[in-house]
Amino acid sequence: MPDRRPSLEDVARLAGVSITTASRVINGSAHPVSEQTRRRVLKAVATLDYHPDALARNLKRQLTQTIGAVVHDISDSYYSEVVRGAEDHARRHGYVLMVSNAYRIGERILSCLRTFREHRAAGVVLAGSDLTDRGHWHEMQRQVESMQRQGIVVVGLATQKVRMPCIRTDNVAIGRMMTEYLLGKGHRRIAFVSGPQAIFTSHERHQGYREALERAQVAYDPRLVVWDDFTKEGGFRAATRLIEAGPPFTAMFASNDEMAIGALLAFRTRGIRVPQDVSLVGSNDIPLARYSYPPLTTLRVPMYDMGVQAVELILQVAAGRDRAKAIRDLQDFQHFVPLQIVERDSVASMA
Amino acid sequence: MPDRRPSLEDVARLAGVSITTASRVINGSAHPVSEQTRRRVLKAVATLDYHPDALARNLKRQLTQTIGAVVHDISDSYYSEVVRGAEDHARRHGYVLMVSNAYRIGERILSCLRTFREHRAAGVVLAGSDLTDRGHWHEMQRQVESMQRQGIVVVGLATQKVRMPCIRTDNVAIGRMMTEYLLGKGHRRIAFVSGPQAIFTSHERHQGYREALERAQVAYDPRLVVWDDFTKEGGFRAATRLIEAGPPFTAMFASNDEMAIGALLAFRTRGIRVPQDVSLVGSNDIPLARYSYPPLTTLRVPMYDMGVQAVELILQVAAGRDRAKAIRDLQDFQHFVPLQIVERDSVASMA
DNA sequence: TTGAAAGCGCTAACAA
DNA sequence: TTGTTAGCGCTTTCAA
Repeated sequence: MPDRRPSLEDVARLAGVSITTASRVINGSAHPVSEQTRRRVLKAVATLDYHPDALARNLKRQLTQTIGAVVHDISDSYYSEVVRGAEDHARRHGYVLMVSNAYRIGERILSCLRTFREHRAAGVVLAGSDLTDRGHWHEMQRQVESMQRQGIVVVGLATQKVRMPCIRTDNVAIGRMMTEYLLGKGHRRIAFVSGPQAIFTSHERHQGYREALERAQVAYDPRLVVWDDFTKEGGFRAATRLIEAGPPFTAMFASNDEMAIGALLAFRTRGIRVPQDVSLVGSNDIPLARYSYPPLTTLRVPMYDMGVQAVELILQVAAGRDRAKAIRDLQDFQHFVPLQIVERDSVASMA
Repeated sequence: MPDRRPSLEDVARLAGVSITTASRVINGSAHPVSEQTRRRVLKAVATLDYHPDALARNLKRQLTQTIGAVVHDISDSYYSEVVRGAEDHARRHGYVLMVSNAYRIGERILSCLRTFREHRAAGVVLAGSDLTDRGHWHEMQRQVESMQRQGIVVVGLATQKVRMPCIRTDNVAIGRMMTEYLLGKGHRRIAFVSGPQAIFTSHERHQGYREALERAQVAYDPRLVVWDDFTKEGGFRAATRLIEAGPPFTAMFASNDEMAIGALLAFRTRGIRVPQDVSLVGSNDIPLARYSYPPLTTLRVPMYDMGVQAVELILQVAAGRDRAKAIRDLQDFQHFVPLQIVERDSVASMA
C-alpha cells in the first residue's frame, strides 16, 4: 500500500477501467455499470484503501458539505447544546460542522465568518454574536450581506442588527415572563442580575423585566439591577454586590441559569437560604438546572432544537436551485421558539 | 457585484493582470510585484469582495487547514473543555476544527473518522472513544492505521487498543489517588460509582480504586460498586441504588464530577447530608465542581490543555516533511498530564 | 517584474 | 456499457 493517498486514478488503473467508470461505481451513480466491472472497482477500492477526496469533489461540484458555527464559548452549556443539535442534524444529512469560539470579540467573529466562507461552508450558524457595538455592526453588515449574496446562508440565533433569518427566543418575553412569575408569587422587590452590556440579549431581557414591573405598577429601582458576565462567576459577583450594597429584595431573577448557579453560591456563602430567605429564578433550563441546590425554577429554551432548526434552514437553502434568491426571500424570516416555565424549588410565595 | 463567488480570474481580469500575479499579491508571496500592480489587485479584491477558495487552494497545495475532533458528547463539560482548547489552538494556527459527537457508538466513531479523512483533515483528535468492544477495535485498527499511513495523525485522549500517540490521564492513578485520599481521611467503607462498562476509562479508574483498597488492606466489596453512565442522571441512579440496596458506606467516590453532581441530588433527596453523613469525591474538576453544594472535592484534569496539546501534536506533524514517517515515530508517544487533587467541602474526616 | 501553462482529484457532459 | 475530455479555483514551476 502506498504512503500517498490513493486517487481515483489509482483505483481506475488497478481495476483496469476508466476513471469515469470508477467514479460512477464509487458514487453509486444511476449510470449503468456491469456487475463485473463494479466488483472489480470495489475490489480495487478495498485493496488501495481508497477514500474519495471531498475537497476535489466539492470543488468540482461547486457545492460543499460543510456548515460553520460561530459560538461564544463552546463550554457554556447553552452553546454546547445548540452545537450538539446542529452537529447531529448536519451529520444526519452528510454535512460536517466546523465550530469556532469567538468569545464575543467582534474581530474574531468576523474572522470566523471569513474562514468559513473561504472553506465554502453552505451556511453559518451565528450564536452569541449579538454585539451592541455599532462599529462592529457595520463590518458585520458588509460581511454578512456579501456572504448572503454569494449564496451562503447566515442564520442568527439572537437579535441581529444585520438582516438575516433567525431562529430565536423572544428575550423581552423571557424577561417579562420570569418577572411576572415572581410578581405572581407576591414578590415586589425583585433584583435583576443581567448579562453583559455588550450584547442585545441582555438588554432585551432587562427590558422585559422593566415592562413586567411597570405593568404591575412596581417601581423600577436601578439599584436592584447589576450587570455582569453570563457566567457562574459573573452571577456570583453580581449577586454578591447586590447583597452587600443593594437595597433589600425578596427575589432575584438571574438572566441565565449559569448566573443563577453563581448567585446560589453567593447566597450560600452568606447563609442566605433559597427560597426561604430569597427566591431565585434563572432562564434557559440548562441540563444542570435540575441538579442545583435547590433545583432551579427557570424557563425552558429548546437549545438543542434551535441548533437543529438553524441547520435545517441552511440545508433547505443549500438544496434549492437559486440560493442567493432563496436567501433574499428568507431575509426577514424569524422563528421564535416556544418557551415554557419550569417550576422547581427555588421560589417561595410571599403568602 | 456578481452573485457568483468571484474567482481569482475575476480579480485578475478586473485588475488587468495575470492570474499568477493576482495570486502572488493575495498570498503575500516573496516574488516581487510592483507597488502599482499590487495596489490594483488589492483594489479589485475589495471591489469584487473576493475571498480565496480554501478548497481549491488546499487541493492544489496538497495539504489542508482542518483538524477533526471526535468526541463523545459536546455538551458534556469534559469534552467541551477539550474542544475549546483544541479549537483555540487550531485557530491560532489558521486551522479550522470540525467537530463530531459520536456518542460512543462504534459505527459512528468510524464514520466520523471516514468523513474527516475525506475532508483531508491534517489530523484527528479522538476523545471518548476508548470502547472496550473487541469487534470495534478491529475496525478501528484498520481505519486508524490506514489513516496514519496516509499521513493523518490520530491522537487519542484515552487508553486505546490501537497504537496511536496519546495525550492522556493515568486513570488507574486517578482511581488510586481519590480512593487513597478518602482512606487517608479515615474512611473504610467507600462506595464506588463507576462510569460505563463500555469504555476503558471506567475500568481503569475502578482498578485504581481496587488497588488502593488492597494496599490499605481494606476488603473490596462488590456490593459497594455500581456502574452507570458518565452523566448526572447516571450518578443519580447509581447513588440511589447504592443507598437503597447497598451495604452502609461513609464515603463515595464517583468516577467523574458529573456523576458526583447526580449523586449529590440523590443524597439530598433522601436527606443524607454531604459531608456530615457521607463524604463524596468526584474527578476531573469541571467548572461546575466549585459551584455545587457542597463544593466538590475532586481531582483536576487539565482538559483545556489536553485539547491544546493534542492539536499541537497534529500541527507538529503536519509541519514536518515526511508525515507518514513522523507518525510512525510518534506511534508510541504517550503524554500523561499532571493531576492534582482539589480539596473543597464534600469530604469529612472520620476522626 | 510579469505571465503561460500544467495539474491537484474529481465530476459530468458528451461521444462511442 | 464504457471512455474522453473539459473544467472547478488555485499554486507553482518555468519562461520571458
